Formats: sequence, C-alpha cells, structure tokens
Amino acid sequence: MGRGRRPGPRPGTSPAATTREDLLRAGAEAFAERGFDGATAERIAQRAGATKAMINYHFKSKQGLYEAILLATFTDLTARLDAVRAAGGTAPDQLRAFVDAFAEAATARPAFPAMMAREVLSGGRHLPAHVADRLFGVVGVVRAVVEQGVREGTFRRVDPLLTHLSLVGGLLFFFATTPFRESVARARLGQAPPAAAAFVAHVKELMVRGLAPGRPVRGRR
Amino acid sequence: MGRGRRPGPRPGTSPAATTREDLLRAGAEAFAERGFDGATAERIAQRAGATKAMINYHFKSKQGLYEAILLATFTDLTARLDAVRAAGGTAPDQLRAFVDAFAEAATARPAFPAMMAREVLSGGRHLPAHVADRLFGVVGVVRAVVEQGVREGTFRRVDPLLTHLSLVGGLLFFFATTPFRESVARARLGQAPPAAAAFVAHVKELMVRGLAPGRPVRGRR
DNA sequence: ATGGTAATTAAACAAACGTTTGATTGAACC
DNA sequence: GGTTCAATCAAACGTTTGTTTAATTACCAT
Repeated sequence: MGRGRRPGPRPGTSPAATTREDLLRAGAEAFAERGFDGATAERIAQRAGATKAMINYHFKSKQGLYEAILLATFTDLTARLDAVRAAGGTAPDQLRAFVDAFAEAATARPAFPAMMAREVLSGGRHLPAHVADRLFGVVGVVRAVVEQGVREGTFRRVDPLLTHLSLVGGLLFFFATTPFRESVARARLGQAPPAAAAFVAHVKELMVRGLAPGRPVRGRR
Repeated sequence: MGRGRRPGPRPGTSPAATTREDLLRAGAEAFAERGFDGATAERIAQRAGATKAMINYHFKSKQGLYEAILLATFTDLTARLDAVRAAGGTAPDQLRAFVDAFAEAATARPAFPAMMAREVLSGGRHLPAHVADRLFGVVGVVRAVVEQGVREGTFRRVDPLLTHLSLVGGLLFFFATTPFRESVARARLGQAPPAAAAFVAHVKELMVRGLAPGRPVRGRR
C-alpha cells in the first residue's frame, strides 16, 4: 500500500525544477479565478501536482508566489507595449498596434487581465513597488501616443489619462471576463461568445474614429 | 469597569433596526474594497459598530449579506437604466443618458462598480440567479439602444454586444478604480485625480463620435 | 405588573487557512 | 562507496475564519 508519493526530488527532472513553473502556472490560474484571498495554497498546489509546502519552499510564502507571478506578467506586458511605442508610426497606427499587443499579451498569459483588474480594484494592496512601476508604464505609453496624436493633428484635443482609462478599461474588462461570457454563452444562450479578434477590431475602430479630429457631433450635448 | 455593551436591543431605536442597515453599508464598503473572500465578517461587523453574530442573525450568513447587498445594488442600477430606455429619444441621446445614469448609480452607491466588476471577474460565482438576471438587463439596454441607432441611421453598423463591452467596461473600470487613482494621485504626484464628470463627458463624446456613421478613417487598417 | 418577543452580546466551536518541521529520497561529487 | 545537498512529502502547528449557542436586555401588548 502506501498511496501518495514518498519524499525526495522528482526522478529524472534534471533540467531545472518543473515544480516551480507548475506552481507559477497553477497560481496564475487560481489567482485570476478567485483573487488572492480566494485562492488557497492547498488548491494551487493540487492544481500544480505538488504539495502546499512547495509554495513556501520555492517562493517563501503565498504572497511571494503572487508577486513572482505579477512581476513576470507585467514585465511581459510592458515589454510588448514599449515595443509598440518604439516602432513609431502615426498615432492612430500606434494605437491600433497597442490594442493588438494588449490582446497578444492576454492570449499569451490568460491570467494577466484578471489579475491586473483585481489588483487595481484592491487599490494595489498586494502590489510591491517595483511591480506597480510597470503598471504605471502602461499609462505612460497611452499618454505618449495620445499626446503625439494631438501634436500631429491625427487626434482631437483629448485628455490622455481619460483616454487611457476608457481604452484600457474596455480591453481589461473584455479579456478578464472571457471565462464568464463563455459560461454564460453555454448556459443561457446556445450562442457562441464573441471572439477576441472581433472585439479587438471593434475597439480599434471605435477609438480611432472617436479620437479623430473634425466636426463635432450634431444633437444635444 | 465592564467595558463592552451588555446584550439586549439597542435602546430608543424604534424606527426599524439600524443595525441591519449599518451592516449593509459596512458590508458594501468592505466587499468592494477586498472582495467576498477578503472581507471578513469580523471587520464588517466592526465597521458597522456591531458584532459578527449580527450578520448571521440578520442575514443568515456572510453569503446572505453579500446577496442582499448585490440585489439592492443591481435593482437600483437597472431601475435607472430602464428609465433611460423608457424616456426615449434618439440613440445618441439615450446613450448619453445611459452614461449619466451609470455615473449617478456609482455616485449613489459607491460600492457598486467594484462589486459588479469583481462578480463578473469571478464568473458570477457568488451571484444568485435572480441577481444575475438584473446584470443581463444592463446588456439588454445597451443592445436596444445600439440597435435603435443602427436602425435610425445615427450609428454605424456595429455589434451591440461588443459595444456594450467597451462602453460598460470603460465605465466600470473608471468608477471601480477611483479609490486606487486617488491614493496614487496623493502618493505619487501631488496632482488631483480626474473628476468623474470629466470622464463622463469624455466617454459620451468618444462613444457618440466613435459610433457615428460616415466616412471610414484614413490610414492603414 | 407580567409575559413574550426581538435584538443583542460574549463565548465556544469546528473547519480551514498559511506556515513550519522533520523525515526521506535521488542525484552529483569526490 | 560514502557524503552532501537540494527537493519533496506528510504531519503538526498556531491562527483565523464563519457560524452557533446561551445568556441578557429593552420594548410592547395585555
């Protein structure tokens, strides 16, 4: 008998511990679904095929695991967004590229939108300073693009921060609630939920048109 | 000596228990700030000036308190939004009124945006069916307005659901993260955070312009 | 006056939580 | 072949959690 593994390193796993990475992956999923408080160490470990003691061994604490995930996630995101800015082009083009990059980041790391949304919702309570910096970097990119657009005349005179909030808010909301929409679509309507690509195209068009200079809209203000 | 009240009803509180309402208020704040799992019964009770046993007495369980808050909140919101639809007018006007109503609901019940955002983020895990219905009512209002706009020619042919996601996502994100922006504004920059009114005006203009029919935007697609 | 009811408290409770500990194993190194 | 070391597990630990219980009080109707 004696079900359950006996202690000791996993046999034949020479190329760097996979347990650590399994915990990062499982933790990201769990934190995205339930939030920091709702995701228990036990469940994260189970999902990773390990024991919860491994969290403390590899990351010192549950909070340590959380921070490691956030750092990796935001580093990936800001790298993509900075690349958009560096690639140059007109402001509308950069804005479109921004939306694409955001969507690619959400696809590469499905947990990122929910974790980011939860973090700002909680007032950044679990955010260490150096991770918060990356978050503000996102604001900086949008601001730079909008200011460029206003300067070159491709955008009307809009507030960069307000533009950031409406743009990133919409993107974050869409990608963070994808699981919800999928379950609703299955349960309520037989209908399939909208694809990410359709939303991306929609947001690009909406923003570029909405920011374009020119005749004010008719009708009551 | 003998600190700590002795048991028994609160004296002189004839007009309906205020404890119940205190718990609703304190619970809304706590759930908005920390989420369902992060908000502890002890802290909610403290904030309400009561003991945690009162939660179970008045609402059966912590979950019961949560549901009571959600129901009241969403009922208020959908009432406002339905009124917008009922008032009629052109689609752009209704859309502007929608944004106003949303903002008023967020002002009247500051906890609502964060609670709603957290709920959809969690896939509606804590949502009882009759409360979920109200949530879908919001989608219905936006859909109706957009479809009317397309019909009457004031909007281009856009997907109502995608429009809903970008509009409500932006609004929710803004109002749900107001505390975060305020703390950041205080700590990082000496600058004041943008006022709600400014954001509301921004979103109205952005959406109405972005949805307006007419010449497609120049530049690469 | 008296009895009943609803509201409240402090304390007790079991379950669940994150963390720590100690034993155990496989592999690398000499 | 023995030693060392990092990785792993099961179990135990102390704390915190939401809930229940029993006692206590104020108000109201009779």
